[in-house]
Amino acid sequence: MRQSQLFTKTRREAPADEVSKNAILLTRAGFIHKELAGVYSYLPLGWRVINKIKRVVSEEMEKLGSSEILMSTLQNKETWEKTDRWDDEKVDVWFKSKLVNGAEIGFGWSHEEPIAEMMKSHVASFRDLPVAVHQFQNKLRNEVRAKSGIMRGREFLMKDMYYFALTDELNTAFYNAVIDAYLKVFERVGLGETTYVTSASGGVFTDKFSHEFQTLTDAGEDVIYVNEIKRIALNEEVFNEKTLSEMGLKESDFVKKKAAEVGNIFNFGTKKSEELGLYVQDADGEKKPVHLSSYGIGISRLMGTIVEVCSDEKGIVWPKEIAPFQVHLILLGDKAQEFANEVYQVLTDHKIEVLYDDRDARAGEKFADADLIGIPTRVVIGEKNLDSKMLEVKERGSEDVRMLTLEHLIDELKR
RNA sequence: CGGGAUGUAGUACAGCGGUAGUAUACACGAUUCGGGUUCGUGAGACGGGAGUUCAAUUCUCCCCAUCCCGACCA
Repeated sequence: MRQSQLFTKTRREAPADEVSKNAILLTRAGFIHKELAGVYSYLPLGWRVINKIKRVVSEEMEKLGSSEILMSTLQNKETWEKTDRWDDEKVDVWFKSKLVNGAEIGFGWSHEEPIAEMMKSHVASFRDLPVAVHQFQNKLRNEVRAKSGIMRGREFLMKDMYYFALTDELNTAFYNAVIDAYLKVFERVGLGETTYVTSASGGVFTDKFSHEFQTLTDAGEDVIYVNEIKRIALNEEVFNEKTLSEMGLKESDFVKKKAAEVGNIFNFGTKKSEELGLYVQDADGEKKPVHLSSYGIGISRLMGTIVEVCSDEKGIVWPKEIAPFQVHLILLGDKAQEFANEVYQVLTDHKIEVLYDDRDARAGEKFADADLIGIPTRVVIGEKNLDSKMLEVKERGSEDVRMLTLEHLIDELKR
C-alpha cells in the first residue's frame, strides 16, 4: 500500500484523554480511533493487525478441528432465563433493549447459552459428537469502568470456541489440547516468553481450577505468582497454603507479578447442557447430557497487550507475524522515485506486504513515523542507493543497518 | 457504583471578570531535502444549561464527557 493513500495521520503528541501505553501509541500511530470510553474503531493499520491476529488464531483453532461460525449479537431473553443469567442481579454487564412490540432482547456479552441452545437443532446422537466451533465476534459489555485503552472495553472483539462431547474424557482431552494450541498462538503473536498458563479459581461449574493465560505486563489488572523455572503461575485468588502444599511448592518458589488475562478456558461439565436441555442418545439409546467446555481469547485485548509488551520510547515494535505490513519501504527525495517504485512493484509481486512511504515529506518525519508505526523491516531508498542498487535494510528495534540486494531481501522475507 | 481530577482551534497546551495566545496539524507561496528544515500569508476554539454580575471562557450550581483510584470483572 502506498502511504500517500493512507488517510490516517500520525501525531507527535499523546492524546490528553489516554494514559495507557497501548492507547497512546495506537492512537498516535493512527491504528485506532476512540468513539466513547471503552469503545474504539479500527483504522486501516489497526484492522490489518486485527486480521493478522485472527489468522493466527484461526489456523490454530482449525488444527484442533474447530469450524468457524458467526453467531448473532442480538440475543433471546428466554435462552438466558433457562440458566438464570438474564437477571441484571446475576449478570451486571448486560446491554438490553426492546423490540418495537415491547419484547426484550439482549446484546451478546457471551455466547455460551445461545450456542448450546443452537446445538439442540443439530445434535441428537452421540454420533453427532464431538463438535468444536469457534467465532470472532464483537462482545458488548456494560462495564462500570472501561480502562486501559483497548484492554478493557465495552465493545471488543473476542474469539470464543466451544466444544461438545459425549464423555468427560474427550472433553478433558480437548481441554488439554487447547492449552497447547493457545500457547502456540501466544508464541506466534510474540508473547511466548511473557505468557503463562495460570491456575485460577474455578467457580461452581469446574473442577478444582480454571485456567487463564496471563501475559506479564504492568498494564494488566491481575496479580499472579509466577514460577519462572517451571513456567507455571497461580492467580492470587488461589495462591494460598492449601494450593501450595497440594503442589508441593513453597511461597518462595514464586514471584509476584502484574499480568493481563489474554485467554481463558472453562470446563462446564454437563451442568449447562442439563439446564438448557442439550442431550444426546448414546450407543445404548440412553439420554445423556452433553459435556461442554468454552475457550476465549480477547483479540482486541491481545492487540493492546502486544503493544504494551512490544514497544519502546519511539513507538511500537510489532512481532513479525502480526505486523500490519512486513516491509516499510521509505523513499527519500524524488531522484530515487523510479527505483523505489520498481522495488515496491517487485516486492508486492512476490506477495510481500509493503507499506510504501511515497509521500513528499522529509527524511526525519518519515523515519519518526516508521519508528512509531513499528513495521518490522525498514527499507530505505535514496539518491545514494541509485548507483549500487543496494537496499538499506534495518529491523525495527535494532540499530544495525545492512546493505542487501533486492533478491537477497526477498529471499530473506520469504523464509 | 463511591472518591478524585480535567474539559479552550483537528491535536497538545497557555490565559484572563471586559480584545482569547503559543506550538503542531491544515491551505497557499517561497526555501530546504538522509532523523520531525526555515520564512511569510490564511483559515480555525472557550462541552451544555441555569445563576451571580453592567459584563462570564473566567465565579457558583446542575448536567454531560474523559481519565485515574477503589469496588466490580467468564
